[in-house]
Amino acid sequence: MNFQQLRIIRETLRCQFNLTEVASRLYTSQSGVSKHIKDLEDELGLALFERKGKRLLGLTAPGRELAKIVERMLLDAQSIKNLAEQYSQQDQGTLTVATTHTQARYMLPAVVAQFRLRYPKVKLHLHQGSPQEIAQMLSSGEADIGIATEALGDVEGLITYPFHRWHHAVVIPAGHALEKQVTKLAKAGKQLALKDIAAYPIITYHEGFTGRAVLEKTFQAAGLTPEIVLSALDADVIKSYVELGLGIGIVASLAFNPERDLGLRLLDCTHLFPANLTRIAVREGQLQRQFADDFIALCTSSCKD
Amino acid sequence: MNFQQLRIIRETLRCQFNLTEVASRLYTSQSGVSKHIKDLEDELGLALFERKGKRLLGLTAPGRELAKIVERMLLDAQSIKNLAEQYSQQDQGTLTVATTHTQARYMLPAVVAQFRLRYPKVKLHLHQGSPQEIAQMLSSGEADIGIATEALGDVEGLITYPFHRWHHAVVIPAGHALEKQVTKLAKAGKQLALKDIAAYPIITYHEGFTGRAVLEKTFQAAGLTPEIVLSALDADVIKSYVELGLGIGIVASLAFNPERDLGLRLLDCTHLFPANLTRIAVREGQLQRQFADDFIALCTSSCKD
DNA sequence: GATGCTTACGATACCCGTAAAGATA
DNA sequence: TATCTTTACGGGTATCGTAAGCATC
Repeated sequence: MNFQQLRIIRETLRCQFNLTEVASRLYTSQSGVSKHIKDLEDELGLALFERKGKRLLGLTAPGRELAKIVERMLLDAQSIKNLAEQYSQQDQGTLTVATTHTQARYMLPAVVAQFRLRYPKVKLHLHQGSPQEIAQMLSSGEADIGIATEALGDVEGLITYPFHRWHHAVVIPAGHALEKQVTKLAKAGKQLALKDIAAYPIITYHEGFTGRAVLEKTFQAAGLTPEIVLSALDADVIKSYVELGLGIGIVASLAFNPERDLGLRLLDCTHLFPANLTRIAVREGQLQRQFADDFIALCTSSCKD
Repeated sequence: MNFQQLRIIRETLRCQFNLTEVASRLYTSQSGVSKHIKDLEDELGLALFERKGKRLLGLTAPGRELAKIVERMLLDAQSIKNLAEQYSQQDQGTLTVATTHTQARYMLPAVVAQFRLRYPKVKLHLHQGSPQEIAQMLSSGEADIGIATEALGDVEGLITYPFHRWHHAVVIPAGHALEKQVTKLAKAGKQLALKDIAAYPIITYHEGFTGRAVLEKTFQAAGLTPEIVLSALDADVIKSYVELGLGIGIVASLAFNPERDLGLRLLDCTHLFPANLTRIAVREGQLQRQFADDFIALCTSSCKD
């Protein structure tokens, strides 16, 4: 048994049992991959993969057991490498951050700028995905750090830290009826109500993204069922359709930039929607490299929670 | 990084940094051991061991971190091997059971007899030690199964099952004053009291062994401080000194055999001392071979708890 | 001087990649 | 037929053990 065999086992699962792809991903030959699998099976004296003729179709029962252990061992192996970099004060390497569009676009630039000053040689991989994908990438060790507002909190095997709090806000085209309504309410010392918003067709984030769950709950608690005419992955798309007049948008307030979004107006809604807490997550028990720890510190230092 | 290197790291700690001994224990050459350590340090780019000239003295800070991970990985590697034996239905191998004298001598013979019938080819290693040593052997993977009455319950990383309940009893030489006293009490419908026992010099188990803690607590709760004139590891030694008239013995009642211990008498004390629960333990998360699971099943099946 | 670690070096075994053959869709 | 896996084979590399050199106690 050696590490190359274990890597091949793991990669075989990730590649849905296509050994040719495994070989290319591990920068080696198919024949070697095939032989390694055979050798390991021979050594253990049992079949790890279900086969139909020569094709691999899936794992056998013992193969599934083995896969779990292999994943753990390879993560430990990664920890050892991280350990080495940690102590040898290496200021270079690659840091893979899995996050959502919202964070990547509006929150991380400030952090990344600071990070680059401190670690100019570290390559940053920003990987965008859904919160579920982010959690998955963390668990499998493909990403070092995950950042998202949803889904990370309850995942087994991850530990999270608060990153920042933010609120949803309403975005409307300049001159929209709601704009005048808000001005009128303000003169009377009043604020916008949920039902005022729910009266218009709404454009907001996809389900599972960027605090969408919080929106659902808020409207539901108020007995309202807003018409969501369009949902998108990111605020830029949402704002585009708001500009086209398809409806009013609900986005993270930090996604609005008055200097750029000239044709749009932002209506504050801190009194309507509860705060969202974006969290930063890493794998539990995984030793992080110095610069990864520092990246997290840069994120959390700005959060008061 | 390869497994041989990891094994060498682990063994180096176990051998207190004597590489010659490491080599002999791993059936390889000193030179190879030495080179492996050097190679690993070069690969990681840091020193794992404190050195004074050529002698290894201890671990560096990163070395300690690494050692923890290495232990985990090698236990996982063992799990993989166990997995193979589990599924290939192998009825041979070696099962190392770490236990105390009391269990080995009085409780395990019945279990072992059954086990031998089922797995005649399995070599059984019975390793005697203190409960602390047993826990240590389990944690490090040197033993597969541990059995003891003390100490196992609260150890991190172990899971335990109840094995059997038993009581302490008093052993006295035939014709001892307590024998007549018990007969007299019985006629009056009464039973022996704690203070009756505490009146005599006592011979019992060492601290930390075979329910000794329970004895201490019982006497203390009754405000008694018995004079323990001698403590021993096992009931056989205790009984020997009781026969010599040094005092009365307190042993596990199951250690008394009326057919063999002719010059001795056993006084029942179930009303005086609380029951002791002997537990059987294995490492948490470690996959056990079929026959190890069956050994545990044989033990626990007789326990009603 | 005895024990213990490192370096040098030759033999061996292992791992890898190319190429050809066989199997599957 | 195109894709994929296995087997065969040769070159390279890593590992291992012996032996010699050197440091530590």
